[in-house]
Amino acid sequence: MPLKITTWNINSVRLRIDLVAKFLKAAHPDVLCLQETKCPDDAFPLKRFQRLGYEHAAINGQKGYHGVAVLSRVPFERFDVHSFCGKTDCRHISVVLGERAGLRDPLTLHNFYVPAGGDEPDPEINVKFRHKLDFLDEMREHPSLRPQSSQRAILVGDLNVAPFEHDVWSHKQMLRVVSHTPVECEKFDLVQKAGNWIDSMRVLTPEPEKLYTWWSYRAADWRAADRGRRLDHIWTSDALAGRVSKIKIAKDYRGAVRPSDHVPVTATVEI
DNA sequence: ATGGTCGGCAACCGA
Repeated sequence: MPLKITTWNINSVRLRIDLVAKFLKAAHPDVLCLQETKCPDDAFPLKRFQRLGYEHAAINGQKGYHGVAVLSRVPFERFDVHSFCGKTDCRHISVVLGERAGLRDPLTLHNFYVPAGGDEPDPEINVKFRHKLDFLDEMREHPSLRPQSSQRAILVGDLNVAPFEHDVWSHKQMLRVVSHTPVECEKFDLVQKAGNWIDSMRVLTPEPEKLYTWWSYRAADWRAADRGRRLDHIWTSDALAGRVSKIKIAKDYRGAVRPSDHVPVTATVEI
């Protein structure tokens, strides 16, 4: 059966709840993973999602910053949150889809919001970049992010790294810009290798085709300049190799009224 | 070479 999973950095779920509703009615994913909800759990618009058919929710939010959530049409067995770098930042939540979702073999879904890392690409003088690099090191070491060869798992989110040459508008001009520096791309690659994760977006659309999921708010005309980056990712464990039949990057949502700077990315997974 | 824009939340921080 096909399972549609969307990841979207929404940059305030409360401000953009109508845009989210529009997307859900149009795209009908089974599971929606949000990042940067910027919403404490007791203020999360759960009822709105329930009315839209997303009755199952796992949320990990805080006031003002960060925050992740999973909204689902199908029930899950449980959810978990991990903290990283000894901080209370809400940057991860995972759910397990199993028998209650009609699956004989369980499937773990991780939703991440990796630190952006600030502006200065030097960990010695920029503690935010140090934090980003440490966060990636901890992801690499984390046992639950190293699925066994038989384990079905999907990792999505705003990973805030555009790892390949054609994940950015200009590789040369981005080499010293946080999100595309060699040191973070190397650590990103090690996270992926440690868990035998498959980059499903690049399986279906190999380099050198450009792929972007984010366009800066600061561009005068984001569409004309098209200086995008691929910051959002959908990885599958080796047990799901070849099972992603489609990836849709909903670029139109960048042109919405009061858009997020990220657009929804949806994978169709045959499970 | 520089500054450009958002959102939260009430002065700036984070992105």
